[in-house]
Amino acid sequence: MKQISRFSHFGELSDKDYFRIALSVDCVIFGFEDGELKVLVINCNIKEYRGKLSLLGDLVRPDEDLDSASYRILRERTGLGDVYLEQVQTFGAVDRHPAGRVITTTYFSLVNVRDVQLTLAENDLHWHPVNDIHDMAFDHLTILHACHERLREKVDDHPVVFNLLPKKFSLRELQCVYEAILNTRLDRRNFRKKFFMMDWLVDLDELEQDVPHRPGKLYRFNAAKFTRKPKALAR
Amino acid sequence: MKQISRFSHFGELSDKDYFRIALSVDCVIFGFEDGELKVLVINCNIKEYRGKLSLLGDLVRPDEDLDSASYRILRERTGLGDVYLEQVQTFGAVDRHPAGRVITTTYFSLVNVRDVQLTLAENDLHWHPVNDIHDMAFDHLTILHACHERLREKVDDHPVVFNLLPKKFSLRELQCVYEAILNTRLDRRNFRKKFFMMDWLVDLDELEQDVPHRPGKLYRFNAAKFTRKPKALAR
DNA sequence: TCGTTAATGTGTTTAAATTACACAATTTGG
DNA sequence: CCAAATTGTGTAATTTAAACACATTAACGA
Repeated sequence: MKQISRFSHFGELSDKDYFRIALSVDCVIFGFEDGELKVLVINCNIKEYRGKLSLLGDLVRPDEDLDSASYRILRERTGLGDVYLEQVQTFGAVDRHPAGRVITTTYFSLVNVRDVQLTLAENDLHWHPVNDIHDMAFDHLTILHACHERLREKVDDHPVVFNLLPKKFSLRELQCVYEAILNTRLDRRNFRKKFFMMDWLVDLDELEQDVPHRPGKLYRFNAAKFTRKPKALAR
Repeated sequence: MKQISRFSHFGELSDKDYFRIALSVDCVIFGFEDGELKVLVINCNIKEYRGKLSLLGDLVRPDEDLDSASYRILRERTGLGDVYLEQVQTFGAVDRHPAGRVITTTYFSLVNVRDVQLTLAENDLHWHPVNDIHDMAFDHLTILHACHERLREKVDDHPVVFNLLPKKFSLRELQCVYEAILNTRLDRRNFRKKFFMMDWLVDLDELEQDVPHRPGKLYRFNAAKFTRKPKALAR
């Protein structure tokens, strides 16, 4: 490691005092299942919060970029490599971790639940409906809310929800995702109009299977067409 | 300090390896002067970047919240206590600081230039036009751009620009601030209409002084009236 | 096989928001 | 008293968003 003694000019504390802070990354991994927005959580096993739900996180390694650390967590927990990930906020209250000073940078991620292989039940790793969570370990509920809010803002003018769906999806499924994220109902005709106008969807000329009603057409997202800037997608 | 040995369960590295990361805070302190958006900078004096412009930052102290650290920097550098401050993003590339591993959380701040007492010329502390900056020390240019972009988004639906102005201001001054931040021209009549509609401004029944033309009325911002959510203020 | 059920697919009308735009009035300064 | 510069003001045109209904399709069960 490079010499670090040069930090002393920052203040009157000695170098080693500044290296008593640990840095972690916490990931809010969103999925969509059974018409609900869900988040991947485990049961906390540190004594102060035993049994409470906890986000997936880890300390950042000394030779690891912040983004790399969150990709690593995603990969370790879901087996997925190519995921949507966005940094949200860093939480640095002195007392936020009972074991010492840990500052955490939070990310949210959007994955397709059906692509995820949960590493079997380790600490009861599972998908939990976001709207059913009213308590978590540490400040993780605050983090979850911050990430959910950021997601809400994001989907309004960026085509990111496709990351929550399989490659082929119907317009109903797409609309359900928006409704789950925003916790609101949308007008079907206006919704369709908006997406066709954006020209992001490729008609696959296939129909849904195994639905107990008239099947809808299937589409895929064409990322190459993300050129025009949408206004108010999510309304 | 509380025991920290419990961190070991996070991975195979020993505890002390995780405490080789330092955490800093960097503040992008925006001001408005001579019709331009400016930022408070100093000349960097570490050898790798000597002479380049640098943002104001410091290492976070072990017993200090992140937000507290940025308020401290603001207070130390500008003498101001009650400022607008917003966290933007955390930059954690392994090699971003030549002296070792330093992860930095960035904030932007909005202050009234005329309220600031610059601690006389320490390291050439000065206000610099944002649009004239094309090179900075470290990754500070990236940070500046990220904060400027966040400010642009913010002003579109939040009444924060008042923090850049004196208590009493004319509508022209207010519009100039928006134009400086967004680097665009706005229609005067539509701009006025929008702000009167919002009902945020209190007519002080006073006129500008010492302008070489017809003086405009002076207003102040009434924070109590920030109830209705604006749509597209900045257009 | 036929009715019931549940969802798909499709346009138009209305309201709201945004944009474009011009001229008289006021003050300063020469 | 004239020129220069800027304030103050309203309406029409355009664009965007919101509200809304009915015929069609496939599955299911009687």
